[in-house]
Amino acid sequence: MTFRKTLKHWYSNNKRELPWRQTKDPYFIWLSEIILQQTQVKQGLPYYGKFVDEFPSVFHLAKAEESDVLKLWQGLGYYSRARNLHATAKYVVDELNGEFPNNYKGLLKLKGVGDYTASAIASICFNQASAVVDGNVYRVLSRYFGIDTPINSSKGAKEFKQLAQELIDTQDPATFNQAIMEFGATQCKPQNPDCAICPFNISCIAFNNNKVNELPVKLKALKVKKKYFNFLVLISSNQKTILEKREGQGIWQNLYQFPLIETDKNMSFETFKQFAETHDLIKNKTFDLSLYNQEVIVHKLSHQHLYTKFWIVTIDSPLKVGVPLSEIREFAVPVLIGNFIESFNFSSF
DNA sequence: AACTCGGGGTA
DNA sequence: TACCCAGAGTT
Repeated sequence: MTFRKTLKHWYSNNKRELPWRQTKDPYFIWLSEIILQQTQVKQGLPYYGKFVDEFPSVFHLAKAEESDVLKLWQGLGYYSRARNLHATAKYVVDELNGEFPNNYKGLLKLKGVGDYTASAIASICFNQASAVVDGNVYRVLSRYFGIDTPINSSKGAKEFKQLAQELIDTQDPATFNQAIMEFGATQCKPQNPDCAICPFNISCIAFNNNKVNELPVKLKALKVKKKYFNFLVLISSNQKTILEKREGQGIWQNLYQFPLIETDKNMSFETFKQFAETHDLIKNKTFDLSLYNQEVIVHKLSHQHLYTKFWIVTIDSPLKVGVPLSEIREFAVPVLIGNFIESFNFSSF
């Protein structure tokens, strides 16, 4: 049996029922694909439901404020996806009359849509035979064909894309693309794939050479940087605090946080107190300082570890500007901040 | 080609 | 710990 046929047969017997498999509407397929970039189905599923409910069409999404889109995206990570999602919705409505491009080349022009996502939408919605190559496809192909080219190299990207393109079922590219990803996600898993019951185990090169655990090959990443984050949680006599929008480059763009003092090493109570006395928001005011978390909180991102302290600064005077403590949950914040807000008892002030 | 961008899950 | 996830954009 051919690779194509075996795969198709496996898929018809093993595919999961997922909400975005009930439609070929490019809006819903696009939405699901953006959510699922570098995100497991289990994690993305509830977000897909929230977005479909809140924004049932591209017109609804285009009309929204970016802050509301980010709030709904809160916790999912890679927030540029949310910003690009919103920008693309506006573009599709304003420039394309609400109609998504109906081919790979046109889709590729959309912000946040790269080779993978353009291929996924083109095949699923428009029956175009453009092969998807995601993490699942790299794993399946590298094992089945015994290819040890690093998947995160430009050579590897080209090689695997070409191979997938040769294999794709041109009569039913939508099913082929989804099947190979589903197979990688639930059967040909990164760890402990159940090769004993795999329909490909007779011809799989990795299995027959006992190299399943060595493939795919991936060049190792650089080591993570350490950063020391000190958040200034101000609480005024009129129950307000300060939240700032993160602007410019870097993580968490356009999300909110407490005023941040970043240092190159751990900050002691005394050092922070001296610092606070000269801080624009506090100086010349009577304040009381306490450290919320006695143990430093380590928040781990892909390329950084954030060693975090939340400093509670209560001041006797009222604050004119700022956010009422009762409204603090309306802002889109990173998980690090969100966890603090959920655990800190603001209502006691 | 190298870097950056999150957060959750698994072994 | 280390690695992975229905990758994309920037430099």
